[in-house]
Amino acid sequence: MTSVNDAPSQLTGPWSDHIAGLLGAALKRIRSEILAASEERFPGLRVSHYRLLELIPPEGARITDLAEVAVMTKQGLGQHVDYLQRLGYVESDRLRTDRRVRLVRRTARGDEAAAYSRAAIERVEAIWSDRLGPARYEALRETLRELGG
Amino acid sequence: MTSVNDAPSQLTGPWSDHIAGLLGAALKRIRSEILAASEERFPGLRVSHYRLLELIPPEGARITDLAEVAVMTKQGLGQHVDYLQRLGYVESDRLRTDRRVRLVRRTARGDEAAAYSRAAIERVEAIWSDRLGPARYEALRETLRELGG
DNA sequence: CCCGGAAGTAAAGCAGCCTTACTACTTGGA
DNA sequence: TCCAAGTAGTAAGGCTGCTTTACTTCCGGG
Repeated sequence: MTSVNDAPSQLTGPWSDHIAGLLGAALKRIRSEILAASEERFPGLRVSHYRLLELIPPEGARITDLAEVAVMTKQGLGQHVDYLQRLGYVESDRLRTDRRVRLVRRTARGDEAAAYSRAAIERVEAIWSDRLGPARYEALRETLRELGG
Repeated sequence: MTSVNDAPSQLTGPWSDHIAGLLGAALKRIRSEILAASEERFPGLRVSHYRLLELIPPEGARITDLAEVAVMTKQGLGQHVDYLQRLGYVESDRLRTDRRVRLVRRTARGDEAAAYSRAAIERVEAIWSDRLGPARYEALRETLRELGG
């Protein structure tokens, strides 16, 4: 669905002073907030796992669909699912109507984790909104949204 | 100099619709622009290499200092330097005054590559500035700068 | 019943880091 | 002058988070 090889690279540290650096720094702030209490509360989860957990709808989803939404290969996504299942954050069963399909669902623990990461992000948003004022913060979001479209 | 473990995770694909996703999408745009003609013009270079090349001042720099600026370990940075040296984008010599120190400099080819990536980023900035208008684009930059501070 | 395509898995590989454990070299004293 | 302590860098190995290639299993249409 998406181009080959938009993969790796960290882009974490400062990148001179262009926007790349500014955007990266903002992103890093969010990652840090999620990671802060993560290991203690949800052992084994890394940022990518929270992201995946958030992508799983309450009714569950198939690997293939999740892979498309997450913009990665089925194999890569399958690895994450296996890992999360081992740790008890998701569970999965083959569909009775089509036994090729594995329906992946969050467990209760997975729900908690998803809620946790969402809350962490909202915490950062609150801080930013407070610092800039709601109007400017909303303007930032709107601007970024336009750049994406 | 920086906290342990702000390392991995892609954060590349969409992250529901919060800012994390918006910021990530913008960053991805920049990476794509750099990568677009990269393999053809500067074989072997990936985004992280362009970033490193830009960090090297004209007079050269030591591994240790580069590592600090890039917010990574000396070993990690050293690997990049070795790689770039093998491909001819940088060169290095031990200092005569302190032979522990390896001074890393860009070659002419390395200068070209750094200029190329800078131009790619400026191209994206131009597109964005055009789409939003200069005032709003500058507001975006200013806002992001404030969030970082 | 067979064949093509879809869902998923297995194996291996690579980028981009990190940690731990060095070696080589310099510098500041006793 | 010599040595201990500290600094610059290297070596080896590990791990995440992906990828590609090559299957297997299973469904559905003819």
